[in-house]
Amino acid sequence: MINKEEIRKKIIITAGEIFSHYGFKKTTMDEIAKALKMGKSSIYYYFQGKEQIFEAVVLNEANILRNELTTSIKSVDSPIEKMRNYVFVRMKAFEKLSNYYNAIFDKNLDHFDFIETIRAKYDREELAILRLILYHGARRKVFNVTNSEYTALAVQTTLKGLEVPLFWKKKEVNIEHRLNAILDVLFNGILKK
Amino acid sequence: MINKEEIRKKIIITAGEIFSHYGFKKTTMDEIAKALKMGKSSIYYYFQGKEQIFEAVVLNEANILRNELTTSIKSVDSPIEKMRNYVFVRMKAFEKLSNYYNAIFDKNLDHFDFIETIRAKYDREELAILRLILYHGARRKVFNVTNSEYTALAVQTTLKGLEVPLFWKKKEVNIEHRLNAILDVLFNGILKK
DNA sequence: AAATCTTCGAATAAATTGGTCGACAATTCG
DNA sequence: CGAATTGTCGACCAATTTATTCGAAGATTT
Repeated sequence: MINKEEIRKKIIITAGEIFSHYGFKKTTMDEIAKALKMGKSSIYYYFQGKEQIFEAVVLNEANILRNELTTSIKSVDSPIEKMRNYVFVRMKAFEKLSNYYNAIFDKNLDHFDFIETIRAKYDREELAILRLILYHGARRKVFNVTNSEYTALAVQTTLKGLEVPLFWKKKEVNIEHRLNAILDVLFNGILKK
Repeated sequence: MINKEEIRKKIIITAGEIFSHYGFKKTTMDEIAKALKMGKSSIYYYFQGKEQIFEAVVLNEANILRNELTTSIKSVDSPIEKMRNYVFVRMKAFEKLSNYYNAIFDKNLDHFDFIETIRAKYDREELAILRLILYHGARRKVFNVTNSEYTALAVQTTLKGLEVPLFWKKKEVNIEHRLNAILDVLFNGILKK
């Protein structure tokens, strides 16, 4: 029991890289095992199955995003307008990725419906897209989008669901609550706590 | 018989995009068909099989690369040193991608051995890598690598096989011959004419 | 040296996949 | 028109792939 948790972490990282490239379905246990230089069966000592690994990966990624949001928001103690701008960027990224989703699956959803759809279907393929979103969103700074890429309307739509929990609340609501409000909008129903 | 060749082209393009992301093995006919909004069986009206599509894709990509090389080399009618530099960049890209290959398959080949290996094995997985190389090489300008990414030694090695056909020949050898010499080194044995 | 933790090869049941075939729709041609 | 040709596709299949299991055997700890 020297490093069981270490190895679990390693599996999460390695599998995460493969998942993020190939998606859930196209990623095989053989592949993960090979990347880990580990017998395939051994993985089952650390995780119940492929789905559990994937879940751990998504959860891990969500936590990273959560932390980044936390520290980042905390570092902005300036007027609320700044924070609003900050969230703009985040939400724009989400919108971009929902467009990506729409293109792939030939849908036409704004990104809130999009998230809702994923939650409802809970389909593996689409979870893979979610994984992609989280990965790109948290790690690869897809965030940095120029304003010209988005119309004013798109930005409005973007804020539609977010303004309520974030900006309509009283000022004395502390930063943690605001953060949770954002995260609730972003992840509500998708990720287990 | 309005547009049979058109559709073939479309299949090549679409399949190419999928192949370049997922590789040969992970790309399914269903997927290609779906991307084309076409019945899977219909594809077999245009191509004998998956392998033939892949071949057409690689060939198509190679032709693009070939053309780009042709026009690009032709446009440089300046001293030979310039052309040498030009080829540097190309070959560095190849080296980069063979490193990529080494990392994936846990090998340790320079990029000439690497190309030779692919030719020898003619394995589908590895052909997919080749596809990736051609795609990135020709279309996505992976070419633009900074000098710092490569040691002087690497550059030397890079030129190892190329100098002979390209620079040791007499000056009066025309541009077409030089181009073919490069292409022979790059693709010798891999691609059918 | 017993008990527990960890690894893995072999086996398997279920799912996926490339490809086929015949029916049928669309187009061309006489 | 109508028949020949061209093009599309759903249903099906054999072969392969894949996630998962299991028991045996290495390690490590007690």
